Amino acid sequence: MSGVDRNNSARARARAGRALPPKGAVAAQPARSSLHRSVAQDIGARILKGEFAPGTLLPNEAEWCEKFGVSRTAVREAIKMLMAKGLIQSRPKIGSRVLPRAQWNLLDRDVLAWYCAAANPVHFLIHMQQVREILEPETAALAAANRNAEQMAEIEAAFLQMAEAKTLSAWNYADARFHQAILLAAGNELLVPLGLVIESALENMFTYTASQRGDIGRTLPGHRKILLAIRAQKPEAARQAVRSLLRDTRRIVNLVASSRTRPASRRGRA
Amino acid sequence: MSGVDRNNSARARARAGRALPPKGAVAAQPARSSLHRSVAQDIGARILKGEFAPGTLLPNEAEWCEKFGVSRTAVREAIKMLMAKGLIQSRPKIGSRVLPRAQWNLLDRDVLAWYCAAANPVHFLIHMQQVREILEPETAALAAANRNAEQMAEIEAAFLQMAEAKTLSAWNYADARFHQAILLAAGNELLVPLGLVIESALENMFTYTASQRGDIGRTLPGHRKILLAIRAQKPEAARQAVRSLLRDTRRIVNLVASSRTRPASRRGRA
DNA sequence: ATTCGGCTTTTATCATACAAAAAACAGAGC
DNA sequence: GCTCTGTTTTTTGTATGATAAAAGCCGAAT
Repeated sequence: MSGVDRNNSARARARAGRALPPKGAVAAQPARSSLHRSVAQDIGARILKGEFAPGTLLPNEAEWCEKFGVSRTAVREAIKMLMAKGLIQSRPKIGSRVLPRAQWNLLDRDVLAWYCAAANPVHFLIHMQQVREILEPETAALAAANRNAEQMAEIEAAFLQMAEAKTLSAWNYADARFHQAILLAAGNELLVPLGLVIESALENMFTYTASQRGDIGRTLPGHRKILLAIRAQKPEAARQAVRSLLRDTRRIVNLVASSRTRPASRRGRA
Repeated sequence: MSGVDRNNSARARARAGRALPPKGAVAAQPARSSLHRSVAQDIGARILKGEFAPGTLLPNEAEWCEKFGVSRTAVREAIKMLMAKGLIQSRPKIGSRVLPRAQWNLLDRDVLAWYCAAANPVHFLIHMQQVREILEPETAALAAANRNAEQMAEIEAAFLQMAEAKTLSAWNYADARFHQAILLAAGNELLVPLGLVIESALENMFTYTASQRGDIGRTLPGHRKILLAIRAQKPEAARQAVRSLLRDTRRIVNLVASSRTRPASRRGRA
C-alpha cells in the first residue's frame, strides 16, 4: 500500500546536489522528498492510472489521512498540488472531484511521468514521436535562423560531449544538452518548456527508447548534419537534417510497437 | 487588492452545470475563488513579473501572512501550488527560492496567464504565433487523416455555430470549439493540452487579438476550407488551409507589433 | 586550524477548533 | 400532496499553536 518511504536516502541526495551545474541544468534534480509530495505522488499516479475516473469523487481528506497515516495538513497540501496541476477540483461539502481529462495539465513533468507510467507505453511512444516530428524540425529551423554566437558555441560543446561519450548515461546527458541548446537557440520562450517536457518524458520511457549501448555514436553523423546546418544558418537544411534523424527514431518506435502488439513474438528482455 | 468576488452567481452556475456540457466543455469555469488561490495568484504573478528573480529567496511564510493578513495555512497551501507549477522550491531553514526559468511550467494555464500579463505582449504574441504556425497545420493534417465520424460531426457543429454567431463573444466561443474539435480529432493526447493552453492564452491576449467586431465572419471562408479538407480526409489540403488562415493572423500580429514598437504611431485606442 | 556540537531560523508536520458552503432533510403553509 | 423554507449535517476552508527536522552559523575544544 503506497509505501511512503522515509529512509535516509533523501539526506544523501540533498547533500550531493547543492551547487548548481555550470550553465543550463540539463537534468533537474528530482525534487526532494517530503510527506505531502509522496502523498500527491501516490494520489496523482492513481488518478492517471484510472483508479479514479474523471467526474468521480475522491475519498475525503479524513480517509486519506487514515490510509496514509498522515495528518490532514499533509493530505491537504498534496491535494493543493494536484489542484494546481489541473487534476482535481475540490469544494466544501462536495469533496475533491477528478476533472475531465481535457483539463489535466498533461504537459506538467509530474503528470506526464504518471501518465507514461500508467498508459500503454506503445501508444505513448507513438504520440510522443508524432509531437517530436511536428516540433523538432521547426525548432531546428528557427535555431538556424535566429541563433547567436553564444548559443552556437553551446550547441557545439554539447555535440563534442556527445562525440566523446563512452557510457550510455554520458551519451544521454550530452544528447539532452544538445537538444536543449537548439531549443534555446530557437529564441522562442514558449518552445523551451515544451521541449524540456518531451525530453523529461523520453527519459522516463528510456527502457523503450533506442538508447541501447550499441546506439552510442550511431546517430552522431545525423547530429552533425544538424549542427552544420544551424552553424551555416540554413533553416531548410536544418529541418531536413532533423527529419532524417527522426526517421531513424520512428523506425525504432515502429519496431518496438510491432513487437509489443504482437504478443506472439518475444520481447527480447524482461 | 485581488478582488475576491463572492456573489451568488456561483450557485446558479453550480445548479446549471451539474450535467456536463454536451461533449467538451469549451471554456473551463474560472476556478472558484478561495484564499489560498488568491494568495498563489498574487505571488505567482509577482514572480512572473520579475519582482522576484530566479535564484532569489521569497519572503518567509510569516511575512506573507502579515502582508496578506491571512493564516500560515493559507500561505503554505499557496506556496504548495506554486511548487507544483515549478516556480519555486522550498526547504527548511532556507525558505522558498525561485527556480530557474527553465523549470517553470510555462505551459500551465495559470503560469501562462501570469506570464502573458507580465511580459511584453508583442513578444508574447509573436512567439505564440510561431508556435501556432508550427502546430496547427500539422494538427489539422492529423485530424484529416485520423478523424472519425463523431469527431467530424463536432467539427461541423462548431463551424455552424461560428457561422451563426452574431456577437463577438459567441464567435470567439464557437471558434475555440472549432479548434478544440480539430485537436481532439487529431487523436493525439499530447497535442490536446497544448492546444488548450494556446487557446487559453489567446483568450487572455484578446485585446491584442484580431477579434474585432468587424472580424466576425471574415475568416469564415478560411475555416470552411479547413472543414472541407478534414471532411475529405485530405491531410495536405488541411495543412495548406490552416497555413493560409494563419497567414492572415500573422499579418495582423505584424500590424500590432509594428504599431507598438514604433511609439510615434498612434495606437488606435487606449 | 579544524572539527564537533549546540543555537537559531525556517519550513514540515501534527493536532484541534471553528467557519463556510452546499446538499439533504424536515416541517410549515398552501 | 406539493412547494417553499429553514435547519441539519457533511466536507472542505481557514486559523492557531505546538513540535520536529533541516541546515546554516558560531563558538568551543582539541
